[in-house]
Amino acid sequence: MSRKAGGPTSEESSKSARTRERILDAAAHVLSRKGYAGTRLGDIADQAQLQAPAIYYYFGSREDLIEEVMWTGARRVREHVSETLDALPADTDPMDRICAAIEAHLHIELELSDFATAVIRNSGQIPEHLRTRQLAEEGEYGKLWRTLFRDLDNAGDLRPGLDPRVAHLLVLGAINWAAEWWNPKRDTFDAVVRNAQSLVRHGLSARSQLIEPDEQTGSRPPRKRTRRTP
Amino acid sequence: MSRKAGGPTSEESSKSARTRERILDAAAHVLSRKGYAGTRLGDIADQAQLQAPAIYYYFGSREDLIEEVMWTGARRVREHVSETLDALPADTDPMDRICAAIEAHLHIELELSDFATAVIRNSGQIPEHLRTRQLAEEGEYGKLWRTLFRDLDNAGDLRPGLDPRVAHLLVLGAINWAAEWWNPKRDTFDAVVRNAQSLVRHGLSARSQLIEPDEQTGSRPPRKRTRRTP
DNA sequence: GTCTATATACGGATAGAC
DNA sequence: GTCTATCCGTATATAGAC
Repeated sequence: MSRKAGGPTSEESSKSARTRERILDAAAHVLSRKGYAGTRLGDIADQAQLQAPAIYYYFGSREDLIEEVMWTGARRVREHVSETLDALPADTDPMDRICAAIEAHLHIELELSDFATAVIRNSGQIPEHLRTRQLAEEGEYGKLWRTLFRDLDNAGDLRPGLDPRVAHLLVLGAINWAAEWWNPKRDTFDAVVRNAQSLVRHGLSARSQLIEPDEQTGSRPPRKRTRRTP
Repeated sequence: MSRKAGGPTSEESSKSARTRERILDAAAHVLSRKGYAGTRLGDIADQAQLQAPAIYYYFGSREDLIEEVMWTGARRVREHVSETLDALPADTDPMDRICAAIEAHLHIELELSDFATAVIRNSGQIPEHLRTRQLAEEGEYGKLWRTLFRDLDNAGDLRPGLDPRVAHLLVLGAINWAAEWWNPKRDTFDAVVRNAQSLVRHGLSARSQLIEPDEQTGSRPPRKRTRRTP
């Protein structure tokens, strides 16, 4: 709505640019915890260790600041996952690429960035006019995932009966939701990644056929399973 | 924080009780779309077709009203899924019970209730003191799912390598997140249910082994993989 | 660049008429 | 039971000192 403030916008790291970063980080932190309407400039200022009016030297308005958090969050997720995929050997098979994307997405979501969780938790509540740049990023990110699933399908390894679009949204949901429950004191990050990959790999693959036990062959002892230690 | 207003609280459907329901429904509607901090009594009043101060005849405060929405949402989800499971034949196998729970959860989340989405979207942003009753309900609901997974495990049908707790949270995430993207104009409700059930069934089952293609047996035509378009 | 002081708007809550 | 009028706390944003 309002115009950019006169403050520096470039990406060099002058003192001024670093203060701007501090404010942006603080805004992502507060936004991810309090939600859009609950995000107060006062809380952001506390987190960034300055007074609220100082924010206006760097951002034109509260809305401008929040808009930039959402866009930055969407962009960083896409870039991180995209770069991870680009770094894979050229002959990596489609399912392994999907598993790599799952790990990369979880990594930036759970370990790297308040920006990612700010986006995940607030996309549904933020006014449309603040989401233009974010939506463009998410469109690109959606393309990336559609390509991963299309490649799996083209390789003949997407199980018949699964719709690529719906399946991709369910998978993304499973990992996005991890931000709501993951507690590093209960589960290691690696445990979450391994479970998600295992679930998805077997859930999607056309090679994952359910073996009918037909008659009780008795070949499998009914195990009493002990708790896994991660 | 504040006490209940003197208004009727029982579940009979006098005119008064129905007005109270209308306000509660309106609050769930607004809460699920605007978020906790963004939920205005004025918006709730508009939705319920009365003026804001009238709300205070039925609820002691904005917080009391929101607390009841969250509790009601959590309770309805648990009751709906629980009743669905109870109605299954006693010999239904564990995986089929999980699939039935998935359908029931999706059903109340996507088709029946703003209360469910209000809970899903706001649990992370609402102050703790408004969540006591909701958390108790969710504890019970968690037990229900843990039982489903434990039964699957005890039947020897939870694939080794999956942690029952993590797997159950990933599954619940996949279906909770559907509220963020499902559009009845794009996908039928049944399509979402079928994809989710298929993904989970193959993703969890110990009987779902990946068949290694080792050598190209020629049984599957090697479909051409198209290059990604940026 | 960052602060204190303050103008202005908005939303929850209450008083009291009907 | 539901309304109109209003009080009051809080939040964004601006003015202007340093």
